[in-house]
Formats: sequence, structure tokens, C-alpha cells
Amino acid sequence: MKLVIVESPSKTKTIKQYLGSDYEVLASKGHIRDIQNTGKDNLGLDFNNNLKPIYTILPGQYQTIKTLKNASEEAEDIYLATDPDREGEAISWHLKEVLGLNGKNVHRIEFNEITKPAILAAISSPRDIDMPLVSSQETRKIIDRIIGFKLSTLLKRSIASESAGRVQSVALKIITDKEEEINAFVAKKYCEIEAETEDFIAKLKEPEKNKIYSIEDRSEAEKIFKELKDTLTLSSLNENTRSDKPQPPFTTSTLIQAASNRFSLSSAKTMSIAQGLYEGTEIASKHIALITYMRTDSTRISDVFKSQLSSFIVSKYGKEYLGYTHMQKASDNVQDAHEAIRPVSLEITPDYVKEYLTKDQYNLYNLIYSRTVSSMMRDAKILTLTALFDNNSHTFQASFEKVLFEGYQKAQIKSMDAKPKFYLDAPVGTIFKIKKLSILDKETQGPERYSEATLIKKMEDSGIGRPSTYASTISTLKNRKYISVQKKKLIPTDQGKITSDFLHDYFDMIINVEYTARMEKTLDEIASGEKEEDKVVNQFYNAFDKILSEKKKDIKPMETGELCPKCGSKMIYKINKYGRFEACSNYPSCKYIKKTVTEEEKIPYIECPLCHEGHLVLRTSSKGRKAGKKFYGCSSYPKCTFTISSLSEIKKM
DNA sequence: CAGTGAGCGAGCTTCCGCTTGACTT
Repeated sequence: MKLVIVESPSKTKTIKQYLGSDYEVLASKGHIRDIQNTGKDNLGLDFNNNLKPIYTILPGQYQTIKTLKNASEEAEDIYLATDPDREGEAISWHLKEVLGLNGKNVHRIEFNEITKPAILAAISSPRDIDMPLVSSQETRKIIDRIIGFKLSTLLKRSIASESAGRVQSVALKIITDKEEEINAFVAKKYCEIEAETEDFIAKLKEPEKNKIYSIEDRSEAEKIFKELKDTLTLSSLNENTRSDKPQPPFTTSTLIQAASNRFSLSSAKTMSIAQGLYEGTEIASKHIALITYMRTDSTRISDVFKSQLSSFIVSKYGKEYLGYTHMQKASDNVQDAHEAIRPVSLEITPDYVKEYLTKDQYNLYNLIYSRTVSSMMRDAKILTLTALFDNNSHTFQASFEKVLFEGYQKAQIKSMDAKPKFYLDAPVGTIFKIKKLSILDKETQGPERYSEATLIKKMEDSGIGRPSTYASTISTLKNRKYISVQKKKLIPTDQGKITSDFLHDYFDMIINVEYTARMEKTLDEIASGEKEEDKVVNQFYNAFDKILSEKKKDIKPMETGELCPKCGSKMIYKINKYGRFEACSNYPSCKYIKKTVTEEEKIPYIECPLCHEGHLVLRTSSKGRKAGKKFYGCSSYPKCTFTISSLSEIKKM
């Protein structure tokens, strides 16, 4: 018997089919070990041995390892077929260590598509585990651990924040920077003049310039307005064609963006629906997987699928609709371990599976299906027309568009409200009657806040985070109460702003967009053998530790930006065992404290069952044996003295 | 039993990436 170990359980069945009964195929279900939370600063690093990490089995993985160990003991050959990227290489090495495979016939193989030829080719060209690549993963892990644990501890003590990290703190900074831009933005008022005819709307053009006139001075607009007559005379026509390219197949990031735009789905929801489609569902009493792997950074599709797709396009739409594969230029941080997100089979059309899927599943599948098909179709050809009109020596402008060749748009999901657009077809000199002439009062628009989807795009563009962590990073920011979501937009909370300011003031050299890029470069150098893990790790630790102890001395109380209403001194943030509060910096001369409600105190509104006047609030006892104990009491204390130890007891009453 | 400023510092948590689970009262 031969054993093949992959990462994802949903791959095992298919691979076993291709390899036959000689092979057993099992899954590691991702990583199996993590660095321990023990020792100095809980870092789990051996300070007597070059900061080597001390590993521990992940709590949920004992059963997996037992199964793998049993199978590996009976196998004469073991193929480690984890994903072909840095993390996958590390998983292979951990498997080898944990399963005790030294001395056995261990082969590392890789494939980036689940097809029979690809799997057979992989089996016939095995290699050893790439130890420099494993080292580079371990370095990444250690650096993230040091930054994360050290900064989190400091933040907790300094400003009562819960966490910081190379990725989450940069994501937070992106959000708080945007908020500052918005606060700094001053809207300017301006006017436009608009003429509406039976079929179209034209706007006043700026003299000598090729654009709509933004008139800053309203009296100027009113002066022009008085000079205008009630007709437009067509004075010139300028026709052009442009092509409209289809977009490449989905990656995790682009799928989340499209699902957000089209169906208003959150990133976590999109990922969970996609997971369901990937694992498959019962269709006509058969279990069928609908899409390829959903955590990917690649727009690549397999050669086999490409040829299926081109014949599909030719037979369904005709050969004039067949284009070429639109692939994105692979940027540095694309690891390309998986294909793009695409349907497993073109024969399983959205219409066919509709009755077996939930509404969300259908919507997402339909989106993926049409995006994949259109990605290999011809560009659409669009005819554009810019028309100028004269009105008492003032010029108006209107633009029109007409589709000459539908191209890829034929495979796109049509919006329901798409009305055919008006296209001007009239000779120069034609006179149009103006139905309505108006001055539009407008304001310049400030920058927009990020949504989950646009933040993920920004993260991907900056190389921050990975497809498997985009959604969970946003969840972390929410859980830490650094951000809130209102109308799909991400808004930093006070705590989020304080945290980001703190990190910016003292750790700007680590918490910035470029840091990850520099780290990746070093990791690549470790992977190629140019640099050594131990040296990099020790250098980093020493440098970071030095910065940390220097900055610790510099840390001044954070100012809230407000002044004390009693003495006029600056107000600052302080923390005690209950959390963060705002106090006068002039303590102890001035003892003013601004009452702040901590997040924990924001409990659901429950009316006091005793007096029915107040509501329950969270309190802390300060005297006696129970000092420090939390309990719930009536807000109208001391008038009402109702108390209860937990909210669950109130439900029983 | 009740509206948070001593100072020290125990003992808790915290990072980023891979992947699928699903305690019972």
C-alpha cells in the first residue's frame, strides 16, 4: 500500500479514483502544529538554542494525526502532496516530523490541478522536502509571533487594547488613515447647468475645455442661465469606438468584491457559501462538487479546462465570440498554488442546478460561472458619440453609447433594470426643444470609506494577508472593537483610532504597508539559500527588542484631544483593571475623571424586574471579600437595590 | 455587595496561516 497525504479532505476521493486501489489518500486538514505558548513572554521560542520554535500539536488535530500515523505505518511509500507553496512545504515537513517518517520512503510531490495526467506526472517526479523553503515559512511564523505577542502585551498595558499584528494593525491603519482623509476633506459647492430634452440630457461645457463646466460662483451660473434660450442646436458630432475587455476569472479577493457589489454579501458569508459549493451538494441523488478551491490568489485556469471552455464558447455563442485567456499579470506575492475559482464542469449550468441550491448558493455559482465563461470571450465593441449643441453662444455637451458587438457581455448576468439606451441619430443643425432647464447645486465628494470588499482589494494590492485570512482579519478587527460596520462601510471606533495612533507614534517602522514587502524579500532569500534562518531571526529579535525597550521609555500618556472642564489641562487616557478611562493630566491637583462606559458595560437593555424604573447595568464591587467581582445591578441605585450575578438567571425568572 | 488614579506583577491572552469541526446545559 502507498499513502498520499494532501491538505484538503475534499480532494482525497478524486485523487484516489485516479490512482487506483494501491493507494490510500488522506488529508492533514491544514497545519498540524503551532508554536507553543510557553516560556519567555509566551513566545514558545528556545532562548538557549538560537530562538528555535518549540512546537505543539494543534488541539483539534490529534485524531487526524492518529489516522495518518496508522496509515503511514502500513505504507511502503509515502507521498507528501500538500499544496505547492511555502505553507504547504512546511506542512509536509511537520508531517514528516510528527508521523516519524525518517527512514521511510518519503516523497514530496506537487501538482496544482486535480486531473489524472497532473497527478500521475507528480507521482512519477518526486523530490525531497525543500528545507530552505520550510525555513522561510518558519521565519515568517517566528517574526509574526514576536511582533504579535510583544506588541499585544504592550498595547494591553498601555491603552487597554487587545491585540496588534503585522497584518491586522496595517489593515487597521489603512482604515484610520482613510477616516483622517475624510475628516480633513472640505466640500466645495459648485453648480452645473443642465438641459433636458425629450430623449436625452446635455450639460453646459466649459469654454475652451473639453469637460462639463463646474461653476464655482453661483451668481456666474445665474448670469449664464438668464442668457439661455429654450432650444439646443446640434453643432458637432464626434464618433469613436472603444473596446470593453472581460475580467479574468475570480480569485478570493475579486470574488468577495463582486459578491459584495452585486448581492451585498459580507466577506465571511461569501467565503462560507463558496466553501459549500466547493465541498459539493446532492444533485439528482449524486454528490457533486461545483467549484474549484475558493482560497486562491491566482487567475490561472488549467489547460484541460481552457480547451473545454473554448469549445463550449464556440458551440454556444459561435466562433466569433471566442477570445483569448485574460490572465492578470502575476505580481510578486502571488503564490499560484491553486487555480482561479471556476466551475468544475461547464455542463453543470446554473439553470440546471438552481433547484438544488439555496438562493445565495445559486447567485454565487451563477456569478462564478458567467465570470469564468466570459473571461475567455471576445472584447465587446462599443460605439461612443460626443455631441455638442449651441444655445445662444453657449455650448452644451452630451455623450451616447451603443453596443456594436456584444462579445463577452453576452455571457454576463443581465441586470433586471437594463433599459436600451438612447443613441442620438440626427444631422448637424437639428434643433431640439428643451423641456427643462436647470441649475444643479452640487458639492465635491470626499473620499469614501472602505467596505470589507474594497479593504480586501487594498490588502491584496499591498501584499498584506493571504486568501485564507482576508475575511478572518476583518473579523478580528471587529472582535477587538477596533472597527464597526455601518451601511457596509468600515468605521474605526475610538479604541481603533487610539490603537492605530499609538502604533503609528512608536512602531511606525513595523506597522506599515511596506514592511511585509521587505519581509517577503528576506523570506525569498532564505528560500533560495542566500540567507540563513537563524541569523535573520536572531537579528530581528535583537533589533526589535532594542526598539521595544527604547520606545517603552518614550511612551507618554495618550492625549484625548479634549481639555479638562475643571482646570483646563489636557485630558489623557489611562487604564486600570477595569479598562480604559479619560482623566485630567493634572492629577493629583485635579481629580476630574470623565465617565466612560466600557464596551463590556454596554449590555442589552433589560428593565429592572424589581422597580421597573431603571435597567440593568454591569457593576464591580470594590470592598470586602468580593472586591473585583462583577455583578448586574439596577441603574437607579440607591433608590432600588436589585442585584443579580448573571444575565442568564434573569431569563429563568 | 456599589461609581474606576499606589506599586508590584500572578496569570490570562495575544500573532499569521493552513484546514474542517460542531462538546452539551
